[in-house]
Amino acid sequence: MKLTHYRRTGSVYSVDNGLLKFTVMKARDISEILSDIATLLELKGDNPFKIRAYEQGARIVEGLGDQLEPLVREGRLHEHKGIGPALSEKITELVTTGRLAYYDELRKEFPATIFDLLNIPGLGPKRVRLLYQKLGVRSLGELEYACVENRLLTLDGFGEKSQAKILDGIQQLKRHQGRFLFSDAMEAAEGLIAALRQSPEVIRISLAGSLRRRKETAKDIDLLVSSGSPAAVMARFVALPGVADVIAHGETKSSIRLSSGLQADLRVVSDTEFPYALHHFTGSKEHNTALRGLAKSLGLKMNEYGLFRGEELVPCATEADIFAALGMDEIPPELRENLGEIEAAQARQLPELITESDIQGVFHAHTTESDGRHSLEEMVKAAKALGYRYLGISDHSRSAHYANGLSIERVRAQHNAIDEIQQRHPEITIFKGIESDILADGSLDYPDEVLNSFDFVIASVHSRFGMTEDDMTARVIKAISHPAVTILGHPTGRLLISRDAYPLNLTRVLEAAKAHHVAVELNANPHRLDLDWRFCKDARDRGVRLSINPDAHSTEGLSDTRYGVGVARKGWLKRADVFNTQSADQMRQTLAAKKTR
DNA sequence: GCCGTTTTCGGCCCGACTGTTTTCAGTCG
Repeated sequence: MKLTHYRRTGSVYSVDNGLLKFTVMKARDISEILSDIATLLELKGDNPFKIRAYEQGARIVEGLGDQLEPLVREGRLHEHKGIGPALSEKITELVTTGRLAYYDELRKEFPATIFDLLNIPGLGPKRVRLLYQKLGVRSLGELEYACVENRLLTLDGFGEKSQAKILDGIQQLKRHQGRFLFSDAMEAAEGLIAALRQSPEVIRISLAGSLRRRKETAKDIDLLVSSGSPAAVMARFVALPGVADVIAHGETKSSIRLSSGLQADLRVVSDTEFPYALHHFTGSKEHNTALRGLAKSLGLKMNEYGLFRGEELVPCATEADIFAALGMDEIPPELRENLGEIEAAQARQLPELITESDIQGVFHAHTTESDGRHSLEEMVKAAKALGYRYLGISDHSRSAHYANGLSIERVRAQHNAIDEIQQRHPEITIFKGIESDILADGSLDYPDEVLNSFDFVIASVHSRFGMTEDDMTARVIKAISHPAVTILGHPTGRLLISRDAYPLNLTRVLEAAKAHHVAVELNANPHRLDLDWRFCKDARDRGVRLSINPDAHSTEGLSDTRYGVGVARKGWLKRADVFNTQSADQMRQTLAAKKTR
C-alpha cells in the first residue's frame, strides 16, 4: 500500500494489513514538510525572507536524499550553506522522532485542503487567506460554490473578473493536474517558436523558463523574443493556431492557453536587452535571486533589461558576457538552480557537460518479440540511422507475462536471429541482452546458464511495488549482486505525474552498484527520467556510471535518448560519467570483463 | 531564518500585468 503522508494525515504511521507500522521519514517527506511550512508562513503573512529560508531548506534536503540521515546522526547538517541552527534543529527533530511540534502547531491554523487553492492562477497566499477568513472557504469545492453564489464580490479587491477567472482556473485544474511532461511541453514550444520565427518583426527568439533548464515536468512554456515592434509580435502570438484562450495581452508580455491546457507566456524586449532578459526569464528564481545578490555586492544592479553600474549599462551581447562581467564562467541553463553552480562558476570548476553526440550506442530496446512495436531488424536499422555504433536488445523476461516475456527457447531463437541480422549490418554492433524482472525475492528470471548467454543483463523491478523500504532495498541489492547483471533498470520505478517511486534506500543501492561494477540506468523515457537528476551527482561521486537508455518500444523511441542526455546534463554529468559513451570496441571489452569478474 | 574580507545586527532582487483602484496591492516569474 501507499505511504500515508504526514502532511495529509498528521501521522507518521501507516496501516498495512491492519497493523499499525512506523514509517521512516525520507528526505522527500521532510522536504515536503519544510515546503509546507513555507506555504503556511506565507498564508500567515510572515517574513518573506524567513519563507525563502524554508524553501531553500526544502530544496537542499530533497537533494540530499538518503545522505540526510547520516548527516543528522553525525551532526553535520549545518555544513550545508542555507541550513542554519533553526532548520538544523527542526530537520533533526523530524529525522529522529518523525514529528515536528512547530509544524503541528502551524497546521492547526489552516485546513490542509487550502493548499489546493494556491494552484489556481491568480490566487496567492494573501487572497487565499482572505477567502478563508472572510468566507470560510476551505477547499476547491467550497471555492467553486462560493463563486457560483457570487459571494467573492463581497470581498475587498475581488470583482467580477477575478471571480470568473478563478472559476475558470478551477475547471482547468480539474482537467489537468497543472503539470506536463517535458517532452510534451517541449514539442508544443518548438511549434510556437517555429510559428513565431515566420514573423518578420522577430529578431531573436529563444525558449526560456524551466523548459530551457530541462526540468522533468513543466507548468507552462516561457518564450522570449527581441523585436523593434513588440505590439505586432504580441498580436501575432495571441492569434496563433491552437490558442484556446488569451489570458493576458500586454505591450511586452502576453499569456495564452493552448487547446492542450498548456499555458505559454511570451515576453518581448529590444535586441539590446535580449541577453539580459534571456538570463532573467530562464531562471530559476533561486538562481536569479542569488546572482542578483552577487551583482549587488559587486556594485552592480541586475534586472531583465540589463546589468548596470549606476546608470550605465554594462554591455553584453550574450549570456556568456553577463557571466563574465560577474567574474565567472558561463553557467549552462540546466545547472541554474542555485545548487552550487554559481560557486563552481566563480571557481572556474563547472563540469564540461555531456552532449548528445557523446552517446556512442544505446541499451534497453524492446522488439515485437516482447512488447515493442517494431521488429529486431527495424530497430537495428533505426539505431544505425541515428548514428549509433551499437544497440543493446533487451526484451522482457519470462515472468513478464503482461509484456509477452521470452521463454528460454525464445531467448535462444532470438540469439540466432541476432547473429543473422548482425551479418547484414556489420557497421553496428548488436549486443544480446534481456530486461530481466527482479523477482520478489531478488532473484533473476532465468537459470544462470541462460543469464550467462547474454552479452548484458538489465535487471528491473516491475512488480510488488508495495514492499517496505528495507525489503525493496534488499531485493534490488540482491539482484545487482548477481554477476550477470550489467545495468540496474529504471532504479526507482517512478512515472512522472502519475506514480511515485517505490520506497528504496538509494544510497545503499548505489554503494552496491559500485561494489558489483553495475551501471545504473538513467532511463530516458519521458514518462520516467529515472534516475532523477537530483541524484546524478551523488551516483557520480560514488563512482557509479550511469547508462542513458531509451527504453525504446519502437524505432521512434530510440530518439528519447536525448531526454536522458538532458537529465544527465542537469545532473552535472560529464562524458566520462556515462556508461554508453564508450566506443563499440571498449564496450565489447567492458561487457566481457564484467562477465568474468 | 540565514549570513558575514564592509557586518553577529541589519540586511536579504526586481519589474510587468491585472483588477480594482483613484494610487496600489497582489500575483507571477
